[in-house]
Amino acid sequence: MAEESEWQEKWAESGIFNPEPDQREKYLITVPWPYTSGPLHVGHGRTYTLADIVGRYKRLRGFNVLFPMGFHESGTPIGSISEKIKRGDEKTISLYRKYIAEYENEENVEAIMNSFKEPLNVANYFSSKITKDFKTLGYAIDWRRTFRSIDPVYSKFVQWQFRKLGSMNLLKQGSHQVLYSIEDGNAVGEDDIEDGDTDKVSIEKFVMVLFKKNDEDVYLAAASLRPETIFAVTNLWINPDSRYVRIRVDDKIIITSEKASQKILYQFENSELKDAVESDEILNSQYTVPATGVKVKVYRNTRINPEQATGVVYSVPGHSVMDLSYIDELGIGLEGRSIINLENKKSSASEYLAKYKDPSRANSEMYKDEFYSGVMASDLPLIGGKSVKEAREIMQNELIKRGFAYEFYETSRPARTRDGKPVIVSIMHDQWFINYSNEEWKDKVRENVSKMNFYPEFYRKNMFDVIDWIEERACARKRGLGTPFPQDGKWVIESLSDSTIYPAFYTFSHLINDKEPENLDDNFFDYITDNGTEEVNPGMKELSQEARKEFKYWYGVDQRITSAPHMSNHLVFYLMNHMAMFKGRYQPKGISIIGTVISKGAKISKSKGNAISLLDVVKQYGADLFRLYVALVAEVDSSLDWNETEIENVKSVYGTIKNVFSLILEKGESKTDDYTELFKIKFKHHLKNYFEKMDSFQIRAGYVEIIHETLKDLNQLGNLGMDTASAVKEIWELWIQVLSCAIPHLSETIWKQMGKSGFVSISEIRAEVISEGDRIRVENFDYVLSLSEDIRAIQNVTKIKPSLIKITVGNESLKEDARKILQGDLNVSTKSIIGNVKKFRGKLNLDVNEMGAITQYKEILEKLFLAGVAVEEYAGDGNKKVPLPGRPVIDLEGEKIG
RNA sequence: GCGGAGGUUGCCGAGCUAGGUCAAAGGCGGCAGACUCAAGAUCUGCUUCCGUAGGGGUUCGCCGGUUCGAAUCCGGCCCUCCGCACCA
Repeated sequence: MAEESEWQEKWAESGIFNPEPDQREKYLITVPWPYTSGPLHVGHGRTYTLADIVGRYKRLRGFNVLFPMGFHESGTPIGSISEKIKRGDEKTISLYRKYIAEYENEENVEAIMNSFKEPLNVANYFSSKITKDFKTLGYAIDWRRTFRSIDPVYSKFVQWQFRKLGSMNLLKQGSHQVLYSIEDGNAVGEDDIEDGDTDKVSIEKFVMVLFKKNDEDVYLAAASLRPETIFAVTNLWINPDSRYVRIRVDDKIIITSEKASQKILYQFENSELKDAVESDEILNSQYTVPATGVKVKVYRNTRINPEQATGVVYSVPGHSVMDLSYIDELGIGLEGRSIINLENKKSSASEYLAKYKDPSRANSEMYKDEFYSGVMASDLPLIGGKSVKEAREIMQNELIKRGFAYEFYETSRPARTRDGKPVIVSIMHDQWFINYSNEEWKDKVRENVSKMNFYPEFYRKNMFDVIDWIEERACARKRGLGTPFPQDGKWVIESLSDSTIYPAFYTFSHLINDKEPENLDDNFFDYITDNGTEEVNPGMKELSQEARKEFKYWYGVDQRITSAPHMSNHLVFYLMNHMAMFKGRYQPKGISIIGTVISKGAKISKSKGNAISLLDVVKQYGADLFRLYVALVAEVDSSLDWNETEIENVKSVYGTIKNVFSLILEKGESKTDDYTELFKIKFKHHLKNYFEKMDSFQIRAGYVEIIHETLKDLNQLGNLGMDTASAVKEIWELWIQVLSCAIPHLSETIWKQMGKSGFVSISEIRAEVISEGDRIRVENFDYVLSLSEDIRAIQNVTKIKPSLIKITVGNESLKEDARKILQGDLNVSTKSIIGNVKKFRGKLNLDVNEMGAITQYKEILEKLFLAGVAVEEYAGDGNKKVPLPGRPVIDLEGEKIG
């Protein structure tokens, strides 16, 4: 697209998208900065393109618009990509070979791949390529202000932020459970886990209950999700084929499977592995059920998975179909006891087994039913009569309080890292958190949320819910790229937490990007963000003042355009941190949530391999076409289906626009008649609607109005044999201005060809006024068109090809009568119309001057039906049908056909 | 389960926050006609059923309710999608 890149170069050279503070009202629009682990796909393209369209629209309407962009490079994924490439992981290498090939000639691919063994090279490579992609799409971005989340100057800003959060007592340290790979020696995220993106692994809380061995101070540790069933334990299970060990936890010796011991050691700070224990030794003793004192035996059960939880299970045949079926299978002959009621009846595992046949299915149905609607038997101590939900909580706390149990965490499913290492739950004992549960803080944010703009509106409610729900949030990790945690150098600031108030940095980044990070102390940032201090390093004085001026002018993000998954993480941090850092000033003003992009009806996901490269699309179709597709095909809050048929349609719309303009370039001369005037008025009307729709963020509706409706009018004009080129000539300037937000490249070309100087991209649009006279003209025209539909309907039913269409319109007295009837006054001169007026009350038109309208646009009807048109006013002769206001009598004279 | 969104005529998708002008926009697909040697593209008309005059019948997930009147309001039910945390 040579023409497109030419304009992109001209925009860059002229610096028209690099705004400075001035007298105009400002508009700051931001999007989430992309994570630079690979090329962008069409989903990114949609969000960023919509932001660009909105930015350009605001500029057109006279705002001083800033649209900045940066790159997110902190976090763990880039590091693990490098790690995998270094290790020779084939899946990753082939994926990245494909990515690189999108940008490079074949012979360069290997060298670049090789450089990816260093994480920074991955980040640098993709951030520079994505920058190019954005330029290729024609985005009006101020590139002077770009920065990356791992830039040293930005790190200074983040550290300032965290020192301030610390001084406000919003940080705390505590223990925290994470998914962890022992072999890798670090925490693992969704991306590190095999199938982690499709089959999510979560952390489940178990209770590890200690059953005291009869003759020793040793405990068998059985983990359960259902501590409330402790009163119905009949026995314990171990797997005789597996090895068991003794572990010291605090001052107790507990027994678990050897496979489980690692989990214990990683979850309990004060723990150590002692020695192996023979299963016979376990089986020979009796054990005491805590809280009840009942003695139970341990049985062999090869179905018990030694890797699951502790490898020891307590058996509750009354409430676990699995336990019941094991007991039957092994012929142990223990009776289950029911201690939970469902609908005032004892819940029974054997009934569930009978109903569902499959024990595992029956078990989960029973679990669900009991959890949501079960009530504990009334004779139980402590939890009698309570709901299962409550009882579970109470029992867990009680058992732990009395030293009979520990909390224990397990993965929701067996999980491995992508290279096959086991994933367990580990506890970090000194994890740093941002304490978002502070109610005072939340209240201030809630207040701002109630004032902000949300599109779609229901996300406001959604955000209130998220604010209610958010508690402590881990904000530091021990690996990955990022800013060192200022309070504790062992940690790196977690990558979502380092990207909360970063849009503020755009306001002055171009002034400090090349400065020595050491000079950017806390005073500096406090000063420029207008945060209370007036003291700055004397050497930085001038710079600080300038930066402060930019911040004060620009800040307060007017619109953040992003996607729904950010609601419960990034966006809530974004709002909370802005409130904490800027004392209620410079707060975000608007959030718009863009729907997802799907492909041929299916969700796009990395694992399916159906991600569509944005670069490929732009190479194939060009920037304007992609932009028009985004604007026109789906409303911003619904999902956008990327498919070839639709883009062909958009292509033809684009072609039509192009043709219309090449036509007026050739021969459009300004001349005005009734019809060009009418077209102009209609266009003004579309323009007004376009403004309204764009202002309420209905981008598609806005462009449908200004493109499809205008083309429709034009088409209509053409069908009536009118000179369309002259009509367009009347409105072309306004039209190209609004089109330029969606298709800026073509628009610039046309702007220039039409002899305009400067760029349409930075032009301002003048508002057009629609007068009363204009309104009546359009009304008359629409009336005649609707009349033509009635004529067509009659023609279809009667099969008469008319040579003469006789129209009899109602007179003043009929109109007066109709008005009276509609008001309920039946005392009128022509009583015969009462029935029809009531019947057709929705279809009458009392305002239009029918005779005038038909006379004015008579030739339209003549052209449409190739017939003569005669119009007369109703004379009052009782024999004929009587017209109603807006519903004249139509008689067709002519040949019957068909 | 909790929270959110949604179920519209062959398909996609408006409308439903202010109930009547909604048989319900627009696009796609289908049919017919014009143009063409022909196809394609383009244009015109039709595309729920009935009807020799602009009309009538039956429709907007299902069942009820409010109302003179409901796709639109209320209640219940069924189904689909999304989020439920330390991950970008």
